[in-house]
Amino acid sequence: MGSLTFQRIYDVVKQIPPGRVATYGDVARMAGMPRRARFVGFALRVLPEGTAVPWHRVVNAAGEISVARLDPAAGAEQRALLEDEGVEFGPDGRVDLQRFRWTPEA
DNA sequence: GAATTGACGCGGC
DNA sequence: GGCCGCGCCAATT
Repeated sequence: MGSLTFQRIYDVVKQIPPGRVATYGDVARMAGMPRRARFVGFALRVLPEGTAVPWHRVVNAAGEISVARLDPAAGAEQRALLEDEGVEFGPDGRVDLQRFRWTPEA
């Protein structure tokens, strides 16, 4: 891992507490890259298995699981993990961001 | 070293 | 709430 860019994103994701979710844009902003929301997804995509990064707590601004588009199986897994932590999903399979969106506590 | 890509965000309609 | 299109920028090829 020579890219500090990815490491910084992983560090932020690790700070997301259980039962809470954050959007790609928020993670990017917390990592110090306001306009690099897409990069957050890129970083998680190359994320090797077995890493201590709670990638499942990262969803898009619509509160939906974006990974399901590339890997439906991973999408189902992500949702299962979140529900296990107490995160509720709407009828459309979207997370209730108004209640579970996590923001850095000043 | 240039072109392409992408787990996104947001303003407009 | 939903669909359309532009913008952003590092990593990959």
